[in-house]
Amino acid sequence: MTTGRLADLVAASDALADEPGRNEKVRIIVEALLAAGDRADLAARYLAGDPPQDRLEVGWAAVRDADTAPAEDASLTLDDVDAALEVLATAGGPGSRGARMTALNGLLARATSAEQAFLRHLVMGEMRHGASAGMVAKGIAKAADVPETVVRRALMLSADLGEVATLALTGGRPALEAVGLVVGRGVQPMLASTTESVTEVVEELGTAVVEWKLDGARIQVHVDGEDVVVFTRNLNDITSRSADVVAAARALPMQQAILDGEVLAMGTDGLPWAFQDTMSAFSRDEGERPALSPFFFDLLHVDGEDLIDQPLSARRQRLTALVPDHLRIPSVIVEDAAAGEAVAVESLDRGHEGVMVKALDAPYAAGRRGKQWRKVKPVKTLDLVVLAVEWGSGRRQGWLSNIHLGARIDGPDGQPEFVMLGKTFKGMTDAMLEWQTARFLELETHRDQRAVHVRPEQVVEIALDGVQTSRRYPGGVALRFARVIGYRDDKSPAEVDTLDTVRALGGLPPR
DNA sequence: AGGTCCGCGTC
DNA sequence: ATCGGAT
DNA sequence: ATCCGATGACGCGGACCT
Repeated sequence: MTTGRLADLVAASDALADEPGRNEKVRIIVEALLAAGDRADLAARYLAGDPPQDRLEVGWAAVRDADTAPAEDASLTLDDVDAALEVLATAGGPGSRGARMTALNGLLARATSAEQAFLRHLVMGEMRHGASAGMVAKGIAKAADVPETVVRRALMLSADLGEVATLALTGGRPALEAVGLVVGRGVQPMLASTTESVTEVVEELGTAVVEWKLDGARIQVHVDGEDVVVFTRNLNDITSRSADVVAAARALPMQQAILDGEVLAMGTDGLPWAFQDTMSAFSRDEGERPALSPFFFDLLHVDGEDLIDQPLSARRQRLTALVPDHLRIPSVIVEDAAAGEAVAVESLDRGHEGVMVKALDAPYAAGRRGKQWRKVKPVKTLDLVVLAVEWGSGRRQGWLSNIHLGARIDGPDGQPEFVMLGKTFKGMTDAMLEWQTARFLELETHRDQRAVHVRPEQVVEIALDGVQTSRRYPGGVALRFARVIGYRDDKSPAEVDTLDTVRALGGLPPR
């Protein structure tokens, strides 16, 4: 077996970028995997923009500052790249920034200019060649001549694209089918799609589980006797920062389990902390860290028995039998919309984010964002004014894209002034991008490196999930998940929402 | 000792 | 995280 | 139905700068 050459993978990446068709992209990936020799695992992970090293600690600034003349000839192998990334990942302590720059420059010096471009994307973790883990999974299936469903299943359970690539190409279908649920190894968590109303989903499903949606961090907890491992949604191992969760899990009355849940900080008043405060506690090292409370809502395995293929109704029963009420997220089986809406009202009254609505008969579809689970959160709207706009990149190149949003403060002379609350690029169709590019160039006052600044005249209606306190923005608040609903040509800037209105949305006093 | 920038990870 | 576009 | 890319806000720890 030979080790793959970087140049071949780079050629595949360039071909992917040029090729819009998904079938053809998969074909390119198949060739790249087969050309990678015994490092198909690296080829798969690199194409997906996800090298195996934990944290490279190299980002946009390091890539910007790296400046090395390219090599004339291609010589790098995938193993060479892997070794260099290992150096990046293991550098630490004083002087590590310099060591990392040296290693990065050293790698780039051995790369041709095409390879340099590829490596810059790779270390940033974003290939942007129009194919990622999903396409690579299809490619693995095709390269190994195995049904895609078999690859998907192995991928859900092992969550390691490189391992699955190797298994598929060396062991074929039997090797993939041998991948099972293992207590202690992360499983891709099941995801939810978004819906506007509980009623709509309950009417569609007939019978549904409606469950409070808590605003914390997703956790997957693996229990094996005294051994407990805690993973986040992205399967990062946070066991060492999860003493509270570990303690709660150890006290459960079984030997082995895989639990799905959410962790957050709860106040003594029974209300959940603001998300950013939960995250502060969650991210802090041991010491004066506030307590975090786990709440579970699903059970994937218990004492040797896999439950992921069983319907939610069965998993829910097993969970209820195992986990005491105070460690479970409240949920109700409803048969009609009104009962579902009542659960949502109660959840919001208790300070939570909204509800999840789930199909009772659905198995645990690891890694999928299906219609079996929907999240429902209330949407707020504001009328704001555009203060500046940033040029887009990628498919938005040439368009003014990311808009800076302002709320109104009435100045001492009665003239409105505006304070920035955040930015958004979401919710814009291509037609809107086209329109706003022309519109904001008309309103331009000046520009800097980042943005085109405009006269504050264009009103925009914004949807958001809520507000959060901000140290960055001058009004002391920022918008959470802001997206454009549409431009309001019927409103003048003097009519946009005031800073105090926005602050009140977050329960903050006027200022 | 304190402040800033960066990278990363949560949503 | 959310959203729109493309396949 | 899926997949992808464009980019949002926050907070933390660590390296580096003053």
